[in-house]
Amino acid sequence: MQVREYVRALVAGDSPGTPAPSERELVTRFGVARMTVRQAMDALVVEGLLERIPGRGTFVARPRRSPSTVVGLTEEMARRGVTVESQTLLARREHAGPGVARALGLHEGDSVVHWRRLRRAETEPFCVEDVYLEEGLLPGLLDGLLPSSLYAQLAHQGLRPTWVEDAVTADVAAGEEAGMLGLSHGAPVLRRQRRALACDRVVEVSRSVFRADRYTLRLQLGRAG
Amino acid sequence: MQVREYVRALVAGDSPGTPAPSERELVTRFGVARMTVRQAMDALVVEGLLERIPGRGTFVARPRRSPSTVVGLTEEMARRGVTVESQTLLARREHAGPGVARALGLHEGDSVVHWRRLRRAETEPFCVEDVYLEEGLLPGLLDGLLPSSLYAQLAHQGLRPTWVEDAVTADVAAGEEAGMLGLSHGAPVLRRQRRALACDRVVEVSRSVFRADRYTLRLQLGRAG
DNA sequence: CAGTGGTCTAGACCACAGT
DNA sequence: CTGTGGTCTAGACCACTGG
Repeated sequence: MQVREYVRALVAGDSPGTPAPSERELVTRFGVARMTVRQAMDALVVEGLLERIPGRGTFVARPRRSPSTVVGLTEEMARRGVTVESQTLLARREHAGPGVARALGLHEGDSVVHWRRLRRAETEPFCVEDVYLEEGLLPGLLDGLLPSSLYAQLAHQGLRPTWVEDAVTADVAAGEEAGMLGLSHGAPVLRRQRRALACDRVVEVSRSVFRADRYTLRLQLGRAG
Repeated sequence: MQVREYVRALVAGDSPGTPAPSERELVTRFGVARMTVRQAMDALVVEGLLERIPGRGTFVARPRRSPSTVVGLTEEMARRGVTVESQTLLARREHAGPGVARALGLHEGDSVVHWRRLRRAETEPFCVEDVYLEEGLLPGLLDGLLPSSLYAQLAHQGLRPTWVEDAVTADVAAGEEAGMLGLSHGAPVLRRQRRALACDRVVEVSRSVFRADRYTLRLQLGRAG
C-alpha cells in the first residue's frame, strides 16, 4: 500500500509516457523485496494508471476509453452541463401488475411504490418517468420526503445501481403523456424500460418516455482501453 | 501456464461453488513455489473463472454478468434467433460531407465508400443502414464482392470493431425510407448514428433507421460481475 | 553493455474459517 | 487446532531494450 500510494502520488498529473520509478529503484528506496514492489505496481497497471513495457520500463498510461457507466438521469444530464429538475406527479403504494412484479422479482398484487415524475431540463419538460420500487426500499418517500435524485438517494443507502438492463424503442406520444410533455399527439418519443440492480438485488424498475427533440441517448460500448 | 491450464481443465464444467485444489496442494503436485501457483490462479481469478475466499479456499465462481458487447446487426439478431438478410441498395464512391468527414477523421470532400443496405428479418424489412467507410478499407466492395456481414468482413482483416459510440433518437418515417421500410409517413422509427473503432482507427461511420415495431434496442450496462 | 520488466524459488508470518 | 488464502523476503535467471 505504501509503495502503491507513493507511486500514485509521484506520477499524479504526469502526462502519458512519463517514466515511473523502476522496480529496483523502489526496492532500494523502500527496503522491500521486489515481489512486493511488483504487487504494488500490478495494482496500478490493472487500474490503468501505469503501463509496463518489457525491456524499457514502466510508464504513465494514456487514459483508457471507458464504456458508458450506470448513472441516473440527473447525473447523466449534469455531465452534459444540464440541470434536471423533477416534479413529482404521483407517489403512492400500488399493487404490482404482472410486468412490474416479474421485473422486481415479486408476486403479482404485491405492494410496491409507484413514483411518477415530470423531469425538466432548464425548465423545459423533456421526460416523464414512472419508477416502481420495492416497498420499504426508500422509507419516507411516501411521507413527502422526496429526493431530487433517486440514484443519489439509493447510493446513500449503499444501493447505488451498478447494473442496468434497458429496452429502448421509438413511439409516438399518446394520451396524457403528450400533454405533460407539451407535445401534440403523434410527435416522436423515445421510450425506455429499465431494470436496475445493486448488490444483486433489483432496486428499480422504470418506464421513461422522452421527447425525441430534447433527448438523445448516447452510448459508448466496448472494453476499456 | 501449465498449472493454470491444469486447473482450468480440472474445473471445466463444474458448478459454481465447487472447490478448486488448494494452493499448497498444487505446490506439491507440480513441485513449484507457491508464488508461482498464485500467479497461475490469479490469472483465472481476474478471468472470472475462480473466486477466492480467505480462510476457506478457492472455488469456481458463478458466471459474471457481462455488459453489452460491440456487435454488428447480423450477430446481434442472430443471438435473438433471427436471421438477417441484406439487400444492397447502393455501393459507390462519394465525396465525404462535413459530418461523415469529421466522424471518419478525414477532410470534407475526401473520397469515401457509401454502402446502403435494406436489412430484413425473416424476409420482413426492418432497417435501412447507410455505412461510410474509409476508401480502401474493404477492397473489392465496389466491384460487387459484397459481404453479408460488415463486421465479419472487418474481423477477417483484423479490424473487428471493439469500441462504438452511438447516438440513438426517435423520429417518424419520412421520405423514401418510409417506402423502403413499408411504413406510412409519420410511423415511428428509431435512428442510430454509430462510430466504430478498431485498433484505435475509425473503421465505420453509419446511420441506421429501424422500424420501431420490429426492433427494440436492448442494452446491458455495468461492470462485469 | 547495463538496465528493464517477466518469472521463479523456498521458505516465512499473518488473519481467518471451520471443527 | 488445522488448513486456507494474503502477504512478504532475498535472492535468482531470462528476454528484451537502448546506447
